[in-house]
Amino acid sequence: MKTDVYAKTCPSRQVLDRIGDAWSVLTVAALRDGSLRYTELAQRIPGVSPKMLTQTLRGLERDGLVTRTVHAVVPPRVDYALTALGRSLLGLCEALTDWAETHIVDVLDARAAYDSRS
Amino acid sequence: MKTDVYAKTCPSRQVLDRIGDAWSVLTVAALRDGSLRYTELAQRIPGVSPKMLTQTLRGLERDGLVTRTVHAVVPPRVDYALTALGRSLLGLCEALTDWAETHIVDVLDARAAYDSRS
DNA sequence: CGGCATCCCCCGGGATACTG
DNA sequence: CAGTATCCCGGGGGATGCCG
Repeated sequence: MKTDVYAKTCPSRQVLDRIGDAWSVLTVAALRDGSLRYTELAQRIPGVSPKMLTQTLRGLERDGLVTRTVHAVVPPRVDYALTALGRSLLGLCEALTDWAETHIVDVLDARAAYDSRS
Repeated sequence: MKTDVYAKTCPSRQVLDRIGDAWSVLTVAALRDGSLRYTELAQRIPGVSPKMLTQTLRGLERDGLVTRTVHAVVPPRVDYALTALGRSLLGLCEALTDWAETHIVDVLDARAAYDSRS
């Protein structure tokens, strides 16, 4: 049972598959201040490979979270920007990072305590 | 460069590793109404294997999000419950599911449009 | 009941090289 | 510049079996 029926029908699960992807979140966060080109995105998301960046952008585009605008010029220019839907998700991403900044210390403390205990 | 320095030092990334895990979110959500036993959790999270449930619970315990209480009785009884930290994360999980329920239709529409186009 | 250990398979995703 | 194509490896995670 690799693809559980319940998991697929659960809306939260659908979103988790998107939100859960770190690259997606980082990409959405990178577009918070406006549209960016492919290369600009690559620079703002350290560690991402071209493959994953493209793959992530396609997924976000497919889900209606970002727009992909191709300019017919040489050299080629492609701009990526958040849609209204993407911006609503951006709020969640910020809530996530807020929680992180607020509680990461507690988590790290808990980890240290747990590791030293066992 | 398998373990990128920037990624590891970024707090949001630390949290994403936890939040990003679907099993973690589902587990936290399952504990929203109070403590549950191992088997009860397994029942409330369809599709999760014993291995992943244990692994997830250990991770959540290590991060100080859940408590693990062993009762010295036969048959053995182990209760899991959210900590204060875990409950603060629960708020985020609910925000996630709220977003999901609100916008999943838009996402599915966008997907259908994208797929029929290409 | 509540695990841990082991085996094993699959694929996510990094590295590299090439193209319109 | 903005990708695609190919190769390849590590580990995530399911299935199974054994313990306290």
